[in-house]
Amino acid sequence: MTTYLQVILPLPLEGTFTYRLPKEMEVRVGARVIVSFGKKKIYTGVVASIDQDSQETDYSAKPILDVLDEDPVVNALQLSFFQWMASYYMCTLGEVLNAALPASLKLSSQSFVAINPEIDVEDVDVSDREWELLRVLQRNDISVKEIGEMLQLKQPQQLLKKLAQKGLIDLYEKIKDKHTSKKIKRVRLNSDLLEGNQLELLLNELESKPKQQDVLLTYLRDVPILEDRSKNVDGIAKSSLISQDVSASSISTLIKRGILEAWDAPVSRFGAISSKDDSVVQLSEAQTESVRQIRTAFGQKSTVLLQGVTGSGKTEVYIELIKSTIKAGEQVLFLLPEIALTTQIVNRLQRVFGASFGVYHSRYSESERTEVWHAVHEQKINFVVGVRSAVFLPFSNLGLVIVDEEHEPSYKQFEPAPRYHARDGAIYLATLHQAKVLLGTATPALETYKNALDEKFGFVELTSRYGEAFEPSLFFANTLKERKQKKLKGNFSSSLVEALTQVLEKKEQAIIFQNRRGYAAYISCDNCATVPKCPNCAVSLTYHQFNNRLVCHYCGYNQAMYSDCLHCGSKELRQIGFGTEELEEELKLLFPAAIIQRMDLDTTRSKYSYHRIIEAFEEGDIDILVGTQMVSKGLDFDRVNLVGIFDTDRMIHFPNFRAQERAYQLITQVSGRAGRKSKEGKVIIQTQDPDQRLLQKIQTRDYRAFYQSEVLEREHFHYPPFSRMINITFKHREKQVSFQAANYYYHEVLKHFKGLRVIGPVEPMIGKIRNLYLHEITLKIPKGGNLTAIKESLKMVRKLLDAMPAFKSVGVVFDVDPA
DNA sequence: AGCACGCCGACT
DNA sequence: GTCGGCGTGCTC
Repeated sequence: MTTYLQVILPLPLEGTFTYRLPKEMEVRVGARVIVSFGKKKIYTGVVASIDQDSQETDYSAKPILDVLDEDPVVNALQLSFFQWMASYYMCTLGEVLNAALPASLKLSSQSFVAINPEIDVEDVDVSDREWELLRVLQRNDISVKEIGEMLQLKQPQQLLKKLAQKGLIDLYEKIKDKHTSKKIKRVRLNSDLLEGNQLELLLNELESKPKQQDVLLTYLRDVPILEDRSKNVDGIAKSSLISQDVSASSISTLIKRGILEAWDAPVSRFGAISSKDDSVVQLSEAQTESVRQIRTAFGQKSTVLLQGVTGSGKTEVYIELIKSTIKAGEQVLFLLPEIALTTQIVNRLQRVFGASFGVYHSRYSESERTEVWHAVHEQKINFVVGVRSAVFLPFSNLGLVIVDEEHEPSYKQFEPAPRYHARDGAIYLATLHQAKVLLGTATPALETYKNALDEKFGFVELTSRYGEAFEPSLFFANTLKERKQKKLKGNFSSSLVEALTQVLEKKEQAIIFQNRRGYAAYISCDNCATVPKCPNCAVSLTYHQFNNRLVCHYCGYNQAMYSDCLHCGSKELRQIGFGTEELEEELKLLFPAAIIQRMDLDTTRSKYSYHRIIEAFEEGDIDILVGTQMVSKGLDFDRVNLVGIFDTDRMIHFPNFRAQERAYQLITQVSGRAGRKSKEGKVIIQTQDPDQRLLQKIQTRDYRAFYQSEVLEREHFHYPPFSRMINITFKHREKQVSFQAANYYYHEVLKHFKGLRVIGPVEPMIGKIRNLYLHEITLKIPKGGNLTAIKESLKMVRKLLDAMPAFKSVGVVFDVDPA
């Protein structure tokens, strides 16, 4: 009688792996186990199922090495969720697991090298390089990976193997260290002093040492051990003992003398579950009505769309629903897009919910994420605010999921697999929990809006702006005309310059928006037109002024900027296209007295830089904020009365079927930053063609009109929401092979599904990334088509491809519901 | 993914 | 010859 476990490993491998449970061990489904995999590697896996005496197999199951959790970290609902995601998004369970678990929960081994201490380095017969390596190893052990980098070797394995055979070094596997919880120094009275009249004697003795006496008296005041001796056990945080009268050094003296004891106590970052002040939120009539309508809609529909114009106060509506869900004893997940806008909303929620909720965000450290995971698992917190990966948290009793800014493209993960959409994932997750989903946005995704109109989702509108908020007026600046009339100042239209001047005079603030997507500044030689390209990818290099380097945005390759053209030696190098950096420069020239700050990926790399910029802007220390998408949402600033929008046409004509939708959403969102507290709010949209239909609809804020025309296009061209799309990308070192593989696949798919719309193979806009040539085909699957069957066949065809000698090494990537 | 094996060109 | 690169197959 043997017990076998099906174990999911966090690797891009199909299926689960069977291990044997040693007699002396016990394990439950969902617990993590440590297993050996392959020749040497050690991984953390999660038990997917347990069966007694499984069938004979052609391999012998290895025993698991250890059980990490008595209490499973992954619950049954999560396992179903993972399964669903793997099958829906056509990836492996392992890839889902890998995305789901915070790094600290999936310890894996790293190969390390140690020197044999017995040998004399001076006295061995090895090559110079090996000798070098041994010298370094004398100091400390190094990981195999580091050795590869150090020696500039792509695979250091052989070299190391040889050295190991000679007995000079030892190879071993080391498990990366685990999560450490945040520690805090606490102090307490040495318990001996609690006996008899010791304390009295001590106080007398300290009469002559007032500083030390102060420490003790403060301690006795803050920790009333005289009334309750047991209070001494927990002591007090050292930091809260320090005050005007008590210095850190006098505390240290008492510690040295053995009067106080110090120790490191783990702290939880979460406070007690409590609603701080229920009275704070005063809902407007419209908001109260929305809450009522949402609750009614939840009676019939599990998903409800809340369309509220920017500034209508959706957050208050959310808060009301969160409160009642928590009160009912259920958990709440509040999803936000990946952008850093979290700060303002988190602050807002903190004012209402105190520290009783968790924040799950990529900017938070690994240990913070792990703590949220554990806290949710132990039900210490029942409310989490997080980005897309928060859908993986171990909820057991979800009552409500809120997806704020539901239309945001950053909810879709692109690299690596699983290429999932958090909104859609959340909707599935909610059905597992029989929970409700509220999708909130001013500009719904077309799919969502259609679902609402088709009554698959409930639909609630919140039309009036909240409180004293106003809507800004939108104006267009015709850059084509101005360019001809030579009225453009750099990239700025005269009306925008004028409006900026006025804003600065009135000591108000402005936001300049430049969507850099797909349009990065590059360098071109004025003499020979040479443009520096990435050696690995089919893209031009982008110039970054702050470090004076040319950077590839696809693979990270970078090189120093040069002053003479590499081709002809000319010094006439020109920057083509403009990003935020260039706009910032131009603004500085146009308005030398103004304080201008840029906010984009480059200026918000570090953890708090985003926060600092926002704070400075809030305080009025910045006059003009220039930024990318980052400035487009969630920021509520009272004194912003002008928003300038660049690159409008590029957004609209971007070659993607969602370009119009994105442009509508983005321009509307950015516009919403202007004039929240005054009638004067103004938005200036720079465009070459102010008469475009889309712009007219944006100007009149007629989402429905936009929807109605857009939806016709989508239907006509068989795009979502009228069909499901699956994108398949083929990668190979050789362009021909990549193309032929795509072509073969294309024909195979057509054989299986006659009449299915398959487009391709086409070379994507960026045809080469990291030295791999790309080709893609796109499937359009009509509504009602058997998705599961099609996906199965697609995987089958992939196996066919893999079996062809010519296409063995072609990479295949599936992207379901591509953005 | 990470590793071992086996094959190949290009160097002391 | 052998070092180091790369393709291929395998991992319970």
